[in-house]
Amino acid sequence: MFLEQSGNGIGFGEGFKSMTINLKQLSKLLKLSPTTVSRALADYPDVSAKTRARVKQMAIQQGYQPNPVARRLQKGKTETIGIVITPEQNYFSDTFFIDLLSGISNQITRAGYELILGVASDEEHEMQSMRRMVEGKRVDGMILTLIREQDPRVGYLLDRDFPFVLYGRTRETRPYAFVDMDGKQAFEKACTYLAGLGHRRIALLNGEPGFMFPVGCREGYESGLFLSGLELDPDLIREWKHKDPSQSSYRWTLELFKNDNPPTAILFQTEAVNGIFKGLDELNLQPGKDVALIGYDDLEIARIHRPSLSVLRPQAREAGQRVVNILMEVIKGEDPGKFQEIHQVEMVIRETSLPPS
Amino acid sequence: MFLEQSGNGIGFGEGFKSMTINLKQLSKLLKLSPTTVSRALADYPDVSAKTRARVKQMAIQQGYQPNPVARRLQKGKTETIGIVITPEQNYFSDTFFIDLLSGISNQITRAGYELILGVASDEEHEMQSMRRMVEGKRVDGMILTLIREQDPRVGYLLDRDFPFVLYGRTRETRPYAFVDMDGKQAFEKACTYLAGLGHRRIALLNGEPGFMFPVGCREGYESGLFLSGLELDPDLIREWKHKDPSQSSYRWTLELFKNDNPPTAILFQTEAVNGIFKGLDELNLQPGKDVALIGYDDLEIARIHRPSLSVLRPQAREAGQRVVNILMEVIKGEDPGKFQEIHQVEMVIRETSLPPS
DNA sequence: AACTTTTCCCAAAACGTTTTGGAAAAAGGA
DNA sequence: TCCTTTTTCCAAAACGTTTTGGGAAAAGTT
Repeated sequence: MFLEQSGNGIGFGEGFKSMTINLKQLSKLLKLSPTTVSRALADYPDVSAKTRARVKQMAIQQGYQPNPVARRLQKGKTETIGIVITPEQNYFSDTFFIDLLSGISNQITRAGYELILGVASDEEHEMQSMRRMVEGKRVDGMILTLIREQDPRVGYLLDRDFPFVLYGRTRETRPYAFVDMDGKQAFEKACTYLAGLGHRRIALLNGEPGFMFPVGCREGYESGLFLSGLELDPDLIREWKHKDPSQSSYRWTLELFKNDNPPTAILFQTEAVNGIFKGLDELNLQPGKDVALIGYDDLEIARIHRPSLSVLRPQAREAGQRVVNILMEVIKGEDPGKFQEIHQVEMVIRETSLPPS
Repeated sequence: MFLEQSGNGIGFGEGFKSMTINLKQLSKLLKLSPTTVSRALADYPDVSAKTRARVKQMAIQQGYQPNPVARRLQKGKTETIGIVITPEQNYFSDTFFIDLLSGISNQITRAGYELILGVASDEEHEMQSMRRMVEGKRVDGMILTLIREQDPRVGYLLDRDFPFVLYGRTRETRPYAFVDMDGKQAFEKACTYLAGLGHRRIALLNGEPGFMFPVGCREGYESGLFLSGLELDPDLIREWKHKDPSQSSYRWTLELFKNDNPPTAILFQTEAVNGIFKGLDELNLQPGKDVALIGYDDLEIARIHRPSLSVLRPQAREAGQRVVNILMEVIKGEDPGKFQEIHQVEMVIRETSLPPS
């Protein structure tokens, strides 16, 4: 018994394409209209339970998957989210950024969407890459990371009312959606903890200005000092360079200890830890023993180093998932101002946060 | 003077969508058919130079960009390339992987294509994510990285004749396209260089088996020893663990020096350098002075460490660009077997490659 | 002038879905 | 039995391009 194949039937030897079946072919196989098959698969109530079951079974058997491009055209959506990263982002080195991305990617896939990635070499290309996505109708929404204090991307997207969510925050008065880590609370917690151990000279080796994340860290540091009744000493605050985290933090570490009254503890982003270790080593100071250390971000080096590094640990994966869930709501038309989440950061006490010796 | 707006003309106050113009509207503005406009923009010869110019000017003025989704449907292409990464990939930490990705992304953009990214937590999800892209008709081609010796992804794609390019190689007899770094030649070069300085006991701290890249490193190491007239001593070969590069390399470093006749030089992947430094420090051996070191990959730590680390430096960005160019050819229908590139790796001599003391 | 060729344009079809707006058949109500 | 409601299906339109297959006008050729 032969099955007659129409012109666009399932041919032979046409390579990859021949393995795929489309809606028309499937409906022909079922002796139903494409309409009904489409509606059956989408669980519309106006198709009987019996045919719905029959359709679904056949769809599975034939390995039918609706062509996403055709669906997007009809639906007027790209079902796609964009993100642009820059090499600078490697200050997220190690597991942190990949965890964030992992949460983002998984949630996007779960929604049946796609994540498209741009890699920009600098700030200008970053904007350019985003504009291509937005103005080229290539995405329904954008995710922004590594936010600057003055971030032109945010204004651009707000101006054209395009859906987006920030991982982080910026200085912008109009409402927008974001997920951020509570860097302030984290550094406050770490600072009061160290003060509680008896430390009186606590230094801050912060990320460089321009980006938003060091702002919260500094606020938390100052608030922590205040809560512990400690004076703020500007000599104990230094900023490492983005382009060169290890080298700059190494130099600033040496600098910090030229002080007549040097610190007994340092707060910093874990990114800068190599430079700090190097500096302390050169000064013959033992990390954890002579100087207490707490880093922000639980990178691999923090766990494997001896002594292991006490850290503040943001939950990157969860944050990534939230970013996507929120973006989906914003795309649906929800008010972005409703979605402003600040996530708590856990403190992990390991071996470098002892009382002063 | 008013411009009459048809039903699908450019409306007001409809949010983002209103800022965009489509082919039909543009053709109406020009008093031409959509056909002619489309062909004018695509530089078909059957439209006069004069109207072509007129169309192009108006297109620019109106900021017209063809809707990519509609074009993809008509062309039967997704204009999209897929890549799936895993957290394990952070062994590429630092600049290396982002450089590769940067080369890939830029070249894809230049071709007017899109890069879609999947992040998989393990080997199973990696396959799953790729199948979604391939069988779901979401991409025209795949890029594979972090290749294993036996890599099911390659067989899968070959079986269904789906276009792909590897960054790396695998054990597979059927022809396929790849771009790989000449790890063998690199390690051979480093090994003979050290031997030329007088080193007679050269150790190899290699990546763990299963992945393909340590294979070439080992071959180059053995070949380098042979060319230098040195005996291969299995006691001088160790393998660090992927999941835990620093910790495992730290332990193996200590192990290497329990030898009656310890090494005076070590070859390794720079990824493992932290563990090695830690181990040498514990043994009171000075890197570069007591033990010569050459790492594979020029990570930031290699440049900033004092003494700075001599390295083998692969050109990641260029490789990424080549991967994309080749993939485009394969998508066009070219024979993948024609595209098998092995790129040379540069050796950068810094401070850790001195003669034995 | 009559024919052929070239130039320039366009209507219609196609890509593979989903949505719209019914319509036929079955079931329910009097 | 006749009318109304519900159930179940489907033809046609639409999404925004590009490609197909001409066709009319202009330019050459004899």
